[in-house]
Amino acid sequence: MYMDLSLGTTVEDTQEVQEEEQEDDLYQPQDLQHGGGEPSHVIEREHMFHKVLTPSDVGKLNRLVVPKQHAERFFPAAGAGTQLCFEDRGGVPWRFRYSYWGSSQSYVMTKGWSRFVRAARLAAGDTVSFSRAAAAAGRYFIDHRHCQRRSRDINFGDAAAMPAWPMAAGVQRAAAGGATMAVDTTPVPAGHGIEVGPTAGARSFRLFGFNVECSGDDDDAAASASASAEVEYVDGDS
Amino acid sequence: MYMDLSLGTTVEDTQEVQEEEQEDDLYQPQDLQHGGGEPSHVIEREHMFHKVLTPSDVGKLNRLVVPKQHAERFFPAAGAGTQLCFEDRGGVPWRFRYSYWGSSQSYVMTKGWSRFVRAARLAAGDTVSFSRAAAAAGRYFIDHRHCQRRSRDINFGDAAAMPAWPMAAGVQRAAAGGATMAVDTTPVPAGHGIEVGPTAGARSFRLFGFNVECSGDDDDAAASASASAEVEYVDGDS
DNA sequence: CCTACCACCTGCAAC
DNA sequence: CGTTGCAGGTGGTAG
Repeated sequence: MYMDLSLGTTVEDTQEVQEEEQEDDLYQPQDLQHGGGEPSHVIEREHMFHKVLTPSDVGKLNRLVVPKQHAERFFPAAGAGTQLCFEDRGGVPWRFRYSYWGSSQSYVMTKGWSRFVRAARLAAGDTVSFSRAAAAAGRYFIDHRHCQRRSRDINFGDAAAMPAWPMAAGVQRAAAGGATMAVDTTPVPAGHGIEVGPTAGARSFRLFGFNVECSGDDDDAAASASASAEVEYVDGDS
Repeated sequence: MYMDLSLGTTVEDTQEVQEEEQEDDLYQPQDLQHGGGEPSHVIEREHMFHKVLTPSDVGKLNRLVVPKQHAERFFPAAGAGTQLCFEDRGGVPWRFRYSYWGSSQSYVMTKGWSRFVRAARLAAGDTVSFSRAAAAAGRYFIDHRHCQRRSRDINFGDAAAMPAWPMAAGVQRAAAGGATMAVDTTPVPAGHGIEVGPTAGARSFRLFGFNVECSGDDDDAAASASASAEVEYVDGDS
């Protein structure tokens, strides 16, 4: 079972509520830690912000626009082609080039972003959330959630298992102010198969007209125990 | 003589402030003389070339393709994102980024062009002509003429008042050869109304389903003394 | 070839 | 209502 995590909110600093209804559902790693000294599943995290992805964020532009308010608040040291590293729920590090586009006066994640989009099979309407370690400045995490209605997906098993993104309607009042919370990341059963990192080379390929994506970083991994891969039909549309 | 308020330049100037290509801009917004020392309508000009605009030239591509032979003859110093300034018939300066697109092997005016298209309400089939001061190298002028048949336009008076294009058929011979000629720029009568510059901000607005465009830079200004605006119905098509 | 990436550009809606 | 954030583009370049 999963539990919530209050990804909460959004913009405002009104941190009056946090949902502490989370039980400590400790996420079992089956997996190795790539990034820091601690297993990523037990790190106390502070939610920074999240964003519902636009078509452009997941499209051919290969970039994520980071809302300026959040960018300037949480990544103040940017501006000159910084590289930021985010650990996903499996502890896999993802490095994104983070920069400022002066012409449009906006902050973006560019290099590396499209790989994450593909590996996590993100689509418009999905949500990514960014958090950071409460104890270690500069240690960042990224998580994502697929939106409920996705067309033309063939998923093995995860449709039933896919939880609702914990930040639905009522949660919006909560959080952004820096509440510390433990984040559970939809535990992946041990021994589910091979866990591959983002740097393991091409982890997606075509097979009989299907795109086969080896994923070690998202909730579907739990469901793809037989092959540690997820198969999604691609018909040329986005 | 008429007064050119040229309210403008605030928007464009601020947009370009952060660009490194910004050179010192001697041009004073509230001034009468934008480019040089003489009123633009009495400058001796040498016609360079003209072009009948294609749908792409006035569409969302926001660029004007400059025919290569004219580009290489008259703007030989281009290629590296030059900025060229053209004064229109009202003396208003228009700055276009001029560059070479290697992918299509063509010369184009990009940045700034779409603003001119909108302000002059150019459509496919209309003609723009480029000329330069006979005495001062590097001082350029732009003029335009609407074609006869324009659909779905409601113009107040300018259909009858539209003068013949000074460089019609027969002039084309002289043009290519570099003949010098004096071009009258249909001086705007004093007190005709407000003359606005290209950068005066939003000079078009919607009123009762019509797009109303205040124009101070084209022939309609002379004819629209009653309102110094032109109304054109927009039905969602382009 | 193609794809990603980089640094620009613009219209428009929302504030 | 003028400013601006940003969604959605572009050409150029590297590989």
